[in-house]
Amino acid sequence: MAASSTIIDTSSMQNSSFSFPTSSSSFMTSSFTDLLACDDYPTKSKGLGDRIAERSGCGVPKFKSLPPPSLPLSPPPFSPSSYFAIPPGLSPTELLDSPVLLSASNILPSPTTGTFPAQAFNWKSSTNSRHQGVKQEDKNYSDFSFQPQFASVSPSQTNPVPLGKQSWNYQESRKQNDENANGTSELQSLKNNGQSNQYNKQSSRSEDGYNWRKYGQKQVKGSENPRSYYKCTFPNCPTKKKVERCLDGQITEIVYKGNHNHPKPTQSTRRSSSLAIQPYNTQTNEIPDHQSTPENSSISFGDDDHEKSRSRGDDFDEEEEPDSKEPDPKRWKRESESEGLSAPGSRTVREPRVVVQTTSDIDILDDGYRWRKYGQRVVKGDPNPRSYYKCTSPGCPVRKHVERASQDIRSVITTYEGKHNHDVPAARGSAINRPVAPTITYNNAIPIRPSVTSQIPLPQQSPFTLEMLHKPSNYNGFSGYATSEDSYENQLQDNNVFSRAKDEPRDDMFMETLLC
DNA sequence: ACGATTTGACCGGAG
DNA sequence: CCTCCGGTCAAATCG
Repeated sequence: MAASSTIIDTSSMQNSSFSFPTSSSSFMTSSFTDLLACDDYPTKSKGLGDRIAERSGCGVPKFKSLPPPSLPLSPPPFSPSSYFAIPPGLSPTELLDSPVLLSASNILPSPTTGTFPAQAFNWKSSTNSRHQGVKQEDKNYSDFSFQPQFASVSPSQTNPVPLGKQSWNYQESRKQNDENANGTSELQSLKNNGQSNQYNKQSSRSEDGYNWRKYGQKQVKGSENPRSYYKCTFPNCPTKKKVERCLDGQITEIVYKGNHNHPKPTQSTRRSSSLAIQPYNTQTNEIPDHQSTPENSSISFGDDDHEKSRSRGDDFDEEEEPDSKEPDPKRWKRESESEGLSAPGSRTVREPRVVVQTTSDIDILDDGYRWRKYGQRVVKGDPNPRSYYKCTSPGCPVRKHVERASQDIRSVITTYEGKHNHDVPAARGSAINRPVAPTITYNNAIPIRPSVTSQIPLPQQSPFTLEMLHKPSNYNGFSGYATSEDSYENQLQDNNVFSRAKDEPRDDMFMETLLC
């Protein structure tokens, strides 16, 4: 996994927008929400989720995305330095001086969403160098925020996915309402926003932009929630996901396995124009300039021919699953939990995947909503700091916190609490509103009720170290891009304690409840 | 008629 | 070797 994955600090994303000076420097984004938008989400409740579940009777929706282990690159030992790559055209020095931290791979389509980086890329270091008891490395990657985005997303588009597929995704997800029961309201809202129905004909595509076929469902022990199994319908694509949902239809957890070996299907009914044609050279990792442009974000990958020509399914399958035909069921879980930590020799050679994986991480992190960080702290039992965010929409009670997955240091777990009482905000990067590269990419609304947990694999490789970015001096340098909220956030982090948001008197209470 | 979903049976790794 | 259980298969069913 070449990528640089990181924990995306949504608040920072939102507030601090940073764009690369060069047009090609746009980085995209994709979304955590995208994932959420997927039809399914698993249900394992853990930690807070468990507590919530206990209280509510319904498992707290969690969104766990474990983007596939399919990265070919051999993951170096867990090191911060391996998490980031310097984006093309950007020197390490620049990175240090700016809030940008990227990997060429970031420009590639997201593994899970298939979205391409757009123009802007936001990131912010939310790290608190003062965290005690936290390993430096852990801090580095866990605190680092990275937020790519699509530059030209229309205001009406709430989904951060690449242009042209956003509305589609929502439409689709609605179609699969049975899977996304919990996303009904948001989806409806989107629909009301005037999203066209032009994509209705496409079936089985979930909000994550990919088409999935359900191939099984079963009741897993220890959970009342049924688990559904899905496979990407793209030929030879090894990607699978499993989703758990409450009895009432609320998705409680979703776990992805495997990387898509193809671009995300375009939402456009017109197959063709595609970026798919040459998204990137997987062998060289070259990234076409056009891909990083907003215009390209609308490019579709639907062309079958392209898909076929591009399809590396076999290769991926083989790498991913020795027994390509059908991965070991149990392996799925094992890989999810440890993938990336060990680098199978067979995976050390394929860089292309790395790219994909990287974007995927981003996807998962971006849920499409706007968040303000209001606290951070190290929770007992977990050396990694947990970031707490609150939805910035007035009156919206939704909060979330992000923490590193204990079972996979490369992953982060985002737990949501509450239900958004509003639609997913329009993509910030909307070209209309912001000629300049947008800072944030919004994904589909998360129809989550209680909470959603997402586990995102952290980047395994990169020429860059987060540590560099974490240095106060570096961070300050970035501050120039940051907004007032960012400053606030910084303050919170500096204090390494939960701070109450200026306008959020209840945060303390919330935190107390959460932490006690 | 066709594609997607459902669902009970089966497979196979783990203990 | 047996049992458990997660994951997958595939026929039946649905839309």
